[in-house]
Amino acid sequence: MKIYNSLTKKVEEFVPNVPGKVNMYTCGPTVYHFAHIGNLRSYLMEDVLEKLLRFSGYDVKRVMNITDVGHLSSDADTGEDKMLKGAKREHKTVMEIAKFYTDAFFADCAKLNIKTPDVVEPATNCIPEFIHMIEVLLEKGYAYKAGENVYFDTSKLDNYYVFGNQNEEELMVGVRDDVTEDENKRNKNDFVLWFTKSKFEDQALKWDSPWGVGYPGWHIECSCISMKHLGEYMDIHCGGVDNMFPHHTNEIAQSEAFAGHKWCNYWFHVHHLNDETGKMSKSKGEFLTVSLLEEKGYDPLVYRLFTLQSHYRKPLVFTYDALDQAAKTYKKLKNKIASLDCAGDVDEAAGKEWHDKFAEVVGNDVNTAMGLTLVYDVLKSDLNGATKRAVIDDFDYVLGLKLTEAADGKAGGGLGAGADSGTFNGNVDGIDDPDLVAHIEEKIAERAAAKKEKNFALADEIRAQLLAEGIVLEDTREGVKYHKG
RNA sequence: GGCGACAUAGCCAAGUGGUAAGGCGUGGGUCUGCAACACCCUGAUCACCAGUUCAAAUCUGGUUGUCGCCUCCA
Repeated sequence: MKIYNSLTKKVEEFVPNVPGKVNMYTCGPTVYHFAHIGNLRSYLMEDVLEKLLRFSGYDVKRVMNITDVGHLSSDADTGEDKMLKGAKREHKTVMEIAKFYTDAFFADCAKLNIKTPDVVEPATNCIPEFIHMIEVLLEKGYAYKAGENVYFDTSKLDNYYVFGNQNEEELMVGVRDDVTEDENKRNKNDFVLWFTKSKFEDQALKWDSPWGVGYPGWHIECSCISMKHLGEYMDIHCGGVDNMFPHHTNEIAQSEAFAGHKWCNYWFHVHHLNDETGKMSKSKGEFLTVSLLEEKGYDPLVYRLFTLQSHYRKPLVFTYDALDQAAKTYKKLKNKIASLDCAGDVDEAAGKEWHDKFAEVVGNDVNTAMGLTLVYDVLKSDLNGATKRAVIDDFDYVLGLKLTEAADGKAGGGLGAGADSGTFNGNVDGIDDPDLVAHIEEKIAERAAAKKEKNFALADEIRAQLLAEGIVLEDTREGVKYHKG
């Protein structure tokens, strides 16, 4: 398996520290607001990466943090904690906000068929770990106290700018005008490990520490949480490109200063989802959430397909037009798979061949677009229906598009209805109200009679009538099908 | 100003030295009372310039454009 490594800027053969095992870490959300679909693009691609590794036979352990404290809009005194801001906005406590948006985040992930990582750890659970790491950094001389805060001293590092050949003089500090510099810092890029200065009278989250009552900085969280669960050697660290600097850069600085050796071998960065004006953000333009897409009638998995058609290292421009295309593709693909004649036995040997092919092709730096093409290749191959279905089902473990499930099986959970809906009467849209079904069947019968008498006006009228009730009729070779409009 | 990514048909895109995959749409057709579905057919010399090579979308150098980061951001 090959993967692009931001550290070396090259596609490299992936070699884990321990053969067969992968330690993976993902920077989780700051739970002060809903995630928009741009945020979710990262989690989506990371989900594919994780599943692809498992698909390829690796034993994966994946950890994600939840940032529920310490994420400031700036390190300076004017910086405000995002969580506090969110709480203030909604007149709730910080913990209430954190719980609400954490749940909302995972609900969105579930809709997009994103697997929850093996370990999910809120930052507020790990205060002792943060304190310990900061103590060690102070002992080793990588940190200093100034003002009433503890800072990391970036000048103690030989190579701070690991992701680029920048030098400090050329960097412009405070490019954004709402950023002001903290005068306690010895170097421009030093960052806070622990705050004790009570910036905010109403700071709800604070803990005792050797340096006084306060709270942790943002970057220390990821270093500690990952080490807590994955140890001092990590294989893959994921995140959005915009976190390369300063967040990931600072994580590496702290972690390697603490551990005294290289920490993480591969850095996987997902590029942005843009709208037509540029980067999508929570503070500008339409706030696109999964729920909003649902309200507009899109299956969230259509968005998943949309992102899989592209490559994770390419900026992707979101437009409703493009999403409509994806919706059509999705519908047609599922129809095609649903109409497969699955009689016969699965050809296991062929299945294995396709499995390996998929692992190789998609394993080339997570080439999801090519993975999708393989689905079409399988469909066009001369395998029997049962094998095609089995192979696609196998691929779908990684793609996560529920390709072989009956279309739109929203309630398909575990309510105990029979399996195989949609194979006989063409009712594939989860219309499960028996009265409604009876009503529709009756109308279809009436219309069939009208058609037989060549009374097309009446037939069309019946169809229009059902359409007004939100039911679309389609005459197919297999009989009349209906679904929600 | 510094650093980085990207640039293939109307759109999404594959392609990592040997004469441009796939999907959506468009147009034409088959089917059909009509519509929808399905099926068949239909399109680009790869931002530009120069170089390396028998051979380049693929390598090198340069130019242009778009986007991102430079302490809110996935």
